[in-house]
Amino acid sequence: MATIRDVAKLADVGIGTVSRVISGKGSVSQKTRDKVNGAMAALKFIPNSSAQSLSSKRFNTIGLWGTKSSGEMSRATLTKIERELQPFDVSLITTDGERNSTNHPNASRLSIDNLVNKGCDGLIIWGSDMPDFDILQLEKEFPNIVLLNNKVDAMKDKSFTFDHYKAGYIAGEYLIKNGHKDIALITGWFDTTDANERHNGFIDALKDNNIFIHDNLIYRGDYTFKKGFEGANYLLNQKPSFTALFCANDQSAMSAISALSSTGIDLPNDISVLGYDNMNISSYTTPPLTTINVPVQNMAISAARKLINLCYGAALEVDYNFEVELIERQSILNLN
Amino acid sequence: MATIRDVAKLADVGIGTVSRVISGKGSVSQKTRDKVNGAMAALKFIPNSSAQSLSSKRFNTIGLWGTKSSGEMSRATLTKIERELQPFDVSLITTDGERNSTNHPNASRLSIDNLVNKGCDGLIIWGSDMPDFDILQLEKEFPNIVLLNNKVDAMKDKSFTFDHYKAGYIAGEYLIKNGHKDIALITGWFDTTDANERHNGFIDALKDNNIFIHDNLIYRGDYTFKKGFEGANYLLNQKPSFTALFCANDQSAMSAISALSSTGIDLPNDISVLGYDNMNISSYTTPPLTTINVPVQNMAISAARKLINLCYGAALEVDYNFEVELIERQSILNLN
DNA sequence: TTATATTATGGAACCGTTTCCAATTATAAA
DNA sequence: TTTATAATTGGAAACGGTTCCATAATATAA
Repeated sequence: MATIRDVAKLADVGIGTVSRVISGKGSVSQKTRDKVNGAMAALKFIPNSSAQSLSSKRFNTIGLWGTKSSGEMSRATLTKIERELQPFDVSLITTDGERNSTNHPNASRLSIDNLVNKGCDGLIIWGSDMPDFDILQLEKEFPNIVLLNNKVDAMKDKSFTFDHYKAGYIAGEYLIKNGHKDIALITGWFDTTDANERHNGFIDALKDNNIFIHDNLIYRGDYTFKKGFEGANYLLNQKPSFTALFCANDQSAMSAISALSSTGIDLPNDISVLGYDNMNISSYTTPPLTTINVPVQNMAISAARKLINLCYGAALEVDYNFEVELIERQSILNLN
Repeated sequence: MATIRDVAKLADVGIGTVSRVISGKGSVSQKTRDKVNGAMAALKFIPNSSAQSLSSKRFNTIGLWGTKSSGEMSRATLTKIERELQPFDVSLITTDGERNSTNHPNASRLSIDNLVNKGCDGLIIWGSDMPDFDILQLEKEFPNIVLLNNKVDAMKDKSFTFDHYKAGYIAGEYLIKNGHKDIALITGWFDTTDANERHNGFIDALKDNNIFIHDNLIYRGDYTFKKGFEGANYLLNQKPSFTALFCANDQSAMSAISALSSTGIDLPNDISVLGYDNMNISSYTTPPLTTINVPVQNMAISAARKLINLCYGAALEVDYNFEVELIERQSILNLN
């Protein structure tokens, strides 16, 4: 491997000069620049990234922290983020972070420290699996962080999320607009603010229209296919029957549809199903799923840009307003 | 940030000693070791990873190269790989690599070089988007590479794949066993050996039973939902009708199902659909999809292990035999 | 007790960059 | 031409580890 000194010697210049042409900072005359570039090409010189990081304290790497339960951490979204980083020659390290638990009250912070110590210039924290307090604490020590699909009030300019309450409300309203009064629910976990807000929004929309969900018709799921399937079967056996089912995400909606169909129920004529997420796949269920489109990818892009601004002093445009939208397909029957 | 010299001073030892307790190599008396550990804790010392890499030439990072079209590069599989690396304190850098094209005849090699120069100890090359020649060339310069879902004969011990021909054959056989004679096809791209082998296996299975697919009943897809949907509609309008449809992956199978159902066709009674991949979601289509389970995740695990062995001289157990399996669900009608 | 092998230790040299400062050269202004 | 200013250049020092060698301390054998 050729080093900067080899290049300097061959080009008959000083190492400082070589460094200057590599980085493009500082002034170098065109003649010298050409000589150096020639030498670099001849030697197939590639700067040693560890040495660069060591002396510049810049890693050209950013970390992404999230846990399995930020399950939408889909490949597609990661790719969006990578695309934003690429022009800056920055790469992405992902981790499968851990959440705090009674056994490991510090797990999330530790798994983050691990990532940071590995050497990254900034951090995207995906989801709300890290307590606000820990986030704030972390930010003090390591300010280059950005929150994706989470919000901390004291960090408004670093939070990229949308109005989960409103999203829930829109969902509720839509069912009512379509004349549904007997409504069932397959929820996700309630361990994040987001999940609670979405739930509250939905319930409030019904409440505002004097509709209340019967306790029997609320099934506690966990966003998985499995629970969606089980949930649908469970709800079918409950006392008050229902005409519409709202699922906390598209995955549970899809498997609920599958469960309902397989018992001979005709969708959407017998039961309407409303999803939440708008996964790629959701246009292709039977019937195609009406759902709430959640702007994760756009949020991811802006979060990445903000982080680039923070870490590398760029001035990329960043968006903070992400609108949720109801995508009408064919899984909801209009009862009116 | 505390350095190794700060620790040495506080513990009143030499820097060599500190380095020895960090790495665990070389001998250090218990008493000294305790002193040093105490000092490290007191100073919250964390070794600087760039400095470590610079002087040891070890990066503790491995790269994953794949292009979009290795589309199954799902988050779940990445997580499996990360899990294998974690115990070795190695992290994963992913790239969205580029394939060669007429405009950029060297694109794949360049995007790999980029990754390698970034500093990684080894490389997983996912999919068959890189020409064999380039792979062999690369291996000469950078031997720590491993192929996932691809095979190069001269690199048997570094190739982790399964018998795509056999997989195709099993699929064909299964349809025949169930009495299907009029068969339609939604293919994927034919730009990889794998895809061709799968296709050939399928066709050969039919041929061996004197069944031939009518040209009109072969639709060229691209593995996407979109093409699956369009393909199904296209095939429906073709002359010879068919009782079974084989799709090159589950995504196209799912959207084909959606297209067929929406025209009032009763699945599987009117038409049977066979998928390929066994995605998580495939149990939850309507009807649940019969498909071929492809052992990507196991392959990924073994590939990661092999790479760890190569890079870090470990001796993890590695598997090379990955069996394909037909998962019977309810999307195929037995005509016998 | 002495000779010998073994374990423990300190620290200089090195890894390959960036950064800074002093020195040189070119350019513009007077 | 002289002086002031700006552009260019070389290279020492620093970044924070690992490695290796010489030396010291300790253990073992004779």
